[in-house]
Amino acid sequence: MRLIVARCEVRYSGRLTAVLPEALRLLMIKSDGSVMVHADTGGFKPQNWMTPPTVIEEEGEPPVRIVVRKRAGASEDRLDIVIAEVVSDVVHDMGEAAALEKDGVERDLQEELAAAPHWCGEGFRLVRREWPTDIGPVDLMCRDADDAWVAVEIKRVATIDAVEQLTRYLERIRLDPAMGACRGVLAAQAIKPQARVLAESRGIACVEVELAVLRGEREPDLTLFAA
Amino acid sequence: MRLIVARCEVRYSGRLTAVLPEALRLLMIKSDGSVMVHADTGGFKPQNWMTPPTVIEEEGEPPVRIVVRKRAGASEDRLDIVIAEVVSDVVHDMGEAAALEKDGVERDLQEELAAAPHWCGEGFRLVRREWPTDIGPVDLMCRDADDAWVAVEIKRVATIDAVEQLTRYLERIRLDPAMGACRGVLAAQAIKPQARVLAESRGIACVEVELAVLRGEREPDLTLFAA
DNA sequence: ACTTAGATTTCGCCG
DNA sequence: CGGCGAAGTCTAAGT
Repeated sequence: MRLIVARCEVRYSGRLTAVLPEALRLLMIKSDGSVMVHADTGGFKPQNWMTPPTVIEEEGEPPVRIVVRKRAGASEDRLDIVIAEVVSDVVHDMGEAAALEKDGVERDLQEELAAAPHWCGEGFRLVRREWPTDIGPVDLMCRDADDAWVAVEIKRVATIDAVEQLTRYLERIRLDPAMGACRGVLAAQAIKPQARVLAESRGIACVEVELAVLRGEREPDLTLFAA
Repeated sequence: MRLIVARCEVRYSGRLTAVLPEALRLLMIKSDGSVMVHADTGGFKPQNWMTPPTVIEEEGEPPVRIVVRKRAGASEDRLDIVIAEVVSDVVHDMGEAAALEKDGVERDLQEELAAAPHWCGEGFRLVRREWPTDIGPVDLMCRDADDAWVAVEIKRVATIDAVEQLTRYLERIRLDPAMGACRGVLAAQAIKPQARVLAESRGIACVEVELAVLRGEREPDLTLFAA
């Protein structure tokens, strides 16, 4: 990884055009070809960047200009860095860093709900995870206490888009006469108010679940008030 | 901006939990409180991070542990960095860097189409930008050559979601008896094939536009074949 | 190669 | 401060 602190001006052209006036910034060049231009503020996001694969050209010693190119379909993405002053320019060999291990993403929520579908509705039994339709798989297909079909869509945060998605699935599923009465349930750690309104207006039930509760790490909030 | 190159292990807990095993990485600490953990690969995205506002605690000299905290609603986001070896630790004062000036985003497309709505359909005249409905504003509301209402949704890249969004708007708009026959037009720099199919199956017209053409920087491709 | 859906999405605007 | 829509979204997975 190469870290250059320099006074520079940056121009991007590609999907849009953008200009950064001359200022002191960090240029981060990773060994995979990524190039990022960071200011000292602005949080997480670089002011400008290019994702791999890239071709990097450099002029001067110390560098006075760095051009990063990328083939993107018919046109070209191009990052043009003009350097007025180099304050620091160092290279660190970092080797391979192990990947991030995450826990708590949607997939984990789906696993827990598949193992205990009663959290989605009383008496629910799992028929199949990733039930296929011709426009994509439904997260869970269950039968309820009356043996009726229920399609469950799982999100970490459910927005109006999740309701649209489940609605599309239900349209397809109900084309099968045997499943013409299939219900829908939206299960999520958090459900946005407008998503809830739209869902209920379409007869789709909403259930908020907590991963920690599903895992039995603690009792439902209900117990906080039980004493 | 502080740049630390160090062998370290990182644990995040908050919206989810995540672990990074010990390896050589770059720790970037911005003066606005942002903290990012970058590996030498993986492109644009840090392996782990925390956005401002944060509280940063540090132990040891050189540092052996850095804890970054954030209040996020009821619970706490926490980034725990345990440092085994510091290879480099430097601070650069970068002052204020000017913001990025972008051109070519959806907003720009909307401005051009508002100024020349005939690109959306023959004889179109603009009635209002950001026409309000109870579920959000429609990009453009126009009248066509026959004085009929037309709602225009503008995207840079139109996917199936754009069709759903315009469909929701049309549902609401048509509740008004005076606009019961309001048509829909999807205008975008690029329209995905599946979005086009869904749109046309719902009677929504599709128009692909080019920003450069709208600005008159060059003639439509048509002229390429006119000679 | 293209499309779809997730993300600790982040970011910005507007109420 | 919360909700919603855009993003050069990026990225991984499936087809």
